[in-house]
Amino acid sequence: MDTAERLFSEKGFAMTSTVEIAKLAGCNQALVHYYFRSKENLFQTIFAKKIRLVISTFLEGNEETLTFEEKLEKQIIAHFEMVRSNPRLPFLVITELTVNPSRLQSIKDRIIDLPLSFLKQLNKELQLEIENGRIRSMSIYDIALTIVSLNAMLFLVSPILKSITEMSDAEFEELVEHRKKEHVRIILASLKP
Amino acid sequence: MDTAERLFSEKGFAMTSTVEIAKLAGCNQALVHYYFRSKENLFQTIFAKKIRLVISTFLEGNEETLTFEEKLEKQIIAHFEMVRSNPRLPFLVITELTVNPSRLQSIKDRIIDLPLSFLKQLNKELQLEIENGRIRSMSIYDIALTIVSLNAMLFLVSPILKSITEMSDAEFEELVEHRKKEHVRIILASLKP
DNA sequence: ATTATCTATAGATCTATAGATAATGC
DNA sequence: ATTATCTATAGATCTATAGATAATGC
Repeated sequence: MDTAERLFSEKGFAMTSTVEIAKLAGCNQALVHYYFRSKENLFQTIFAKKIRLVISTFLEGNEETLTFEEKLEKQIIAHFEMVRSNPRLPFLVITELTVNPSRLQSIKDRIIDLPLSFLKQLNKELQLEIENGRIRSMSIYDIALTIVSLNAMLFLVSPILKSITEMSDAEFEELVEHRKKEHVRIILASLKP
Repeated sequence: MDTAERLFSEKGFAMTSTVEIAKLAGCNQALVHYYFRSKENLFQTIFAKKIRLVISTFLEGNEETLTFEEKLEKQIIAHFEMVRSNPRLPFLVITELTVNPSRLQSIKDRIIDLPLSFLKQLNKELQLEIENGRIRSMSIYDIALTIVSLNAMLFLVSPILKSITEMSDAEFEELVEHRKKEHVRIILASLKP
């Protein structure tokens, strides 16, 4: 499963063969089918696990004593760190859900409710801030889209970025740290009325 | 070529077969190879054309009478509209350059100089603004990454977004218009010292 | 005469399964 | 007795090419 996850994430579903998975996992190609019945089933298993991981990191850490902006900053950083420790995840999600939208259906039905009600709750708090004139008029969905865009895209383009700039791993880590602060800054600044 | 471009953009290189391209283009599969020698060559031809398009839109429109912020706003909108009229382009670029980094090499050698020197020129203007205290300390590469992240990601997630929210095309167009203004707002707000 | 299009097919995958053999657990 | 692993292979692609035939341009 680890090997499959890596290969699917690196090269996508279609470009990865069960032959290759088996070879890198150090076993026979038939074994992959013995445990997972089909390549599609193996993929779905890995994918569902990953999606659950994404959702869970999004939901934790709701100390009530924090202001809206403090909460938001925590969420931005939590999401950033989640993507950082799963840097191939955005690629996997985007490519496979775009190419095969039917995969979305099974996820949608079961998993989407939780984060959606969480966003609704956050949106209530946001609208209160707006009424009190502390934040300009906007929706929590705008903020969520901005967070995901900035965080996910950094790791989506990172292979290309590394290749173009020929930066070292240390330099890339520095960039990542810098962008983390930058993303928080950008989003918090965008709230001002 | 139009058919191939559409299929490659929708399903990626690996998931698209020359059989399918031929069928949808209304010709024989052998013809695809008669004109393009190989599937890889067909892909590269399409890809190079697309990359040239991206670069060209980025470079035009440099009226000297504008302030830095006005120029920036123009660039954000120009990039946004380019992606909007090529909504599958981010997907194509990300997937194919990530999966097959060797493709990047040929582009890198020839095409990257132009936009890079353009960014350097813009960066000079930016540093002047920073020295005068009108903008907080930052690099043009930060701004460029933010612009590309916001604009490209909107269209990268749009198939998923449409499917989850079940919004109509008209509603999606409304969202796109809204986000365009939002992206300009977010980036300009992030400049403030 | 050259260019475009077709049919047919070689050769290389790739997924999935059948069936034999080895390893493990009770 | 059950579970894990292997070899071998069927059947379905898919890319690329060879070679025949049709269409076009001079």
